[in-house]
Amino acid sequence: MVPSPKKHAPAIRDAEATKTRILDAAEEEFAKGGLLGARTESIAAKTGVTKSMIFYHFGDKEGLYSAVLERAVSQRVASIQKTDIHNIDPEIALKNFVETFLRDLSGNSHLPAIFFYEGIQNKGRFYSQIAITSLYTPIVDILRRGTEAGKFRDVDPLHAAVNIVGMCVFYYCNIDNVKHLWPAGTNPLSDEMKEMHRRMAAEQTVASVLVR
Amino acid sequence: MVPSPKKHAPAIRDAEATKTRILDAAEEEFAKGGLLGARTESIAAKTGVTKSMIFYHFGDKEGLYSAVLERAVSQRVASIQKTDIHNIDPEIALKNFVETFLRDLSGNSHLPAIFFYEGIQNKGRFYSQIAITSLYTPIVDILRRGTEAGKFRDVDPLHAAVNIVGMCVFYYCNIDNVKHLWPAGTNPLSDEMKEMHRRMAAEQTVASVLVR
DNA sequence: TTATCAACCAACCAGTTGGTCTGTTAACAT
DNA sequence: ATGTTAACAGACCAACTGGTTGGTTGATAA
Repeated sequence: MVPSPKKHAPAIRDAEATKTRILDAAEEEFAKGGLLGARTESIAAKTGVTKSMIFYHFGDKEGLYSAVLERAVSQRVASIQKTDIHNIDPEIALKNFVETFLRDLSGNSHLPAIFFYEGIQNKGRFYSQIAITSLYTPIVDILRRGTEAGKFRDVDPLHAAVNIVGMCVFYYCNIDNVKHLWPAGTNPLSDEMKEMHRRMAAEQTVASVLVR
Repeated sequence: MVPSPKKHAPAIRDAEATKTRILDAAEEEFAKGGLLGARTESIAAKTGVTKSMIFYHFGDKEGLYSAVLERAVSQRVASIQKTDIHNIDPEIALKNFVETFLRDLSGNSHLPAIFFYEGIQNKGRFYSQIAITSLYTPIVDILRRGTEAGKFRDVDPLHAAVNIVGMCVFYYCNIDNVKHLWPAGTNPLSDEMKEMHRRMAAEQTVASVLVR
């Protein structure tokens, strides 16, 4: 194939690098206020380039927003595809899925808020129907397998999947609501707390559907 | 310059009724966009009175927002106080709590979104520390009782409580995200679906902490 | 009847915000 | 070198939004 002219981060004018920096800043901003609450000026301020660059590279605010959403969804899909959830015991599969999920969130805790905002502010019109269902069907499949194998109770797999996701992400969506439950000075996003939450969520998730 | 005399709809003058109507409209609007995303004009439009009335009765946007939050919290607190969760079997108590909680949400599904917004947009500065913890401590207490009685596993009661609330409210916060999981035409807020969710959430909640 | 005031409205204002326009310069091909 | 173009900056604008002002009117008391 044609050898692409590779440029090595000249740092001064690098469209791809600039776009990535804008995307990163936008992700943070959209996670805080959604499409409605985010300020293009504020996003630009975090990147070091001017506001004009947002419109130059992404057209308009919604274009940037769509790009952020798309990247977020594909990151999740990629992680799911790498997770070992097939052809193994459903209980192990469910545990694997949840723990991988929460380890991902531990590294980027913006995603739950972004998805929440998209649903409640925009009624989900900015991502395709396929995108959102693809985030749930793996769990649904595991639950179906487990029920059929007699290892899980006869739960409704759709409702159960939604509830499980809720149990996993609520902590990250409501940090400032629930932080006062712990002693003052506790950092809810410290490694210890995140690990504790991951352990609890995984344990409760499995227990919530397992036969007794 | 004298403005021309105007005639308008024969409005009945009832300050309390007007305030309530503004509060109701505001609750809906704040649930959709939070303090940041809500538009005073939009709130006014829903009430039938002009925008000025918001500022006349509530001072400013934040005053109205505080009033909405306060009403929401006290509604929840009142409902919790009426729920039978003391001096009975912890498993029954937990089931009672969750089912009452979800029956309340079934009647007013705005609350989870409002609380979410308050946490993520305002870092919870608009309600007192007491207010928010009072919504969680009942569950925490039930979990502690159950663990001590040997009926529940040795779960961390704080994390478990947060996860349980998450499992209960996620559905209502993400209707437009998860609705595509069900066949087209399914109404996620129909009585049947809400009842199904309530049954599943209550069952999973109890199972998530019960000894096996 | 009439005086008073709380409850209301329409018009307006100033600050904010998404988006545009014009110009500039780094990078690269020739 | 030099022309071309993609990648930027900065000034500007029109629309929107929270909030104000001045005027109007229904209810209530005397």
